[in-house]
Amino acid sequence: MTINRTPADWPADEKEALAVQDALRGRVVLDEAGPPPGTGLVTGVDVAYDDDRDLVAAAAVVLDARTLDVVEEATAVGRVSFPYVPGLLAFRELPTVLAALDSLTSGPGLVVCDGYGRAHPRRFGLASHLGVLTGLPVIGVAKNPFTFTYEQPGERRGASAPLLAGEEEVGRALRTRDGVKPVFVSVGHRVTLDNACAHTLALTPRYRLPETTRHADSLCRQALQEASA
DNA sequence: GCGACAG
DNA sequence: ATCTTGTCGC
Repeated sequence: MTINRTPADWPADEKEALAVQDALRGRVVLDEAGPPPGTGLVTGVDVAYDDDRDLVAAAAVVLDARTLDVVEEATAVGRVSFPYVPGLLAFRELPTVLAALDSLTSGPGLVVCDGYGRAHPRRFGLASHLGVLTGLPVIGVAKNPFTFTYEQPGERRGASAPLLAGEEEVGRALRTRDGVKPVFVSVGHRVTLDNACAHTLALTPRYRLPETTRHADSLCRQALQEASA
């Protein structure tokens, strides 16, 4: 585990945060397919908060993409560096996530985060931002459609429908379990949308949410508990 | 202007 | 995100 501090150059308010997104948005790479599903490593990242104690805990859990066995875990604890503002989630989550990723000994491979990448008001969500800062292939798998619209995909696992910002497909509503609410997949960095969906299906043999997310979620909550006590 | 709004 | 246990069902 590591203790992190908010970077000195981190934006202090919403206006600065918007300027950062504007400056970095052009660095997103969208024309690489990304690693093939089921091979190499896949890393899930997630964050938990204790706003009262001003604490944030992040976890990074590395899985073998073929077996979905846990290969390595890392956590980091820090101070909350930004309020929750829809569209600016990255500034709240990334400092601690980056600290957790830094303390991994293995390369993360593909990174899966909670939330969005291209499906974002300025096409630069959490997953895009993490990708640009690390250079790693990143995808976003969210539990809610945010402000976007979609038609219900077919009832069977694997069915999908475009996630739309007006006419533009910014992601996909993907059914990972028969008859269960879809998840919302979008591209972060260096992965195509088709491949991001294939990865998401490879990571959901049993539950609605990816194994990466499930592991990271429980680990960051645990780290937060231990940090409070 | 008001409401909605990833985590 | 977070407040929060057991319980019904496949």
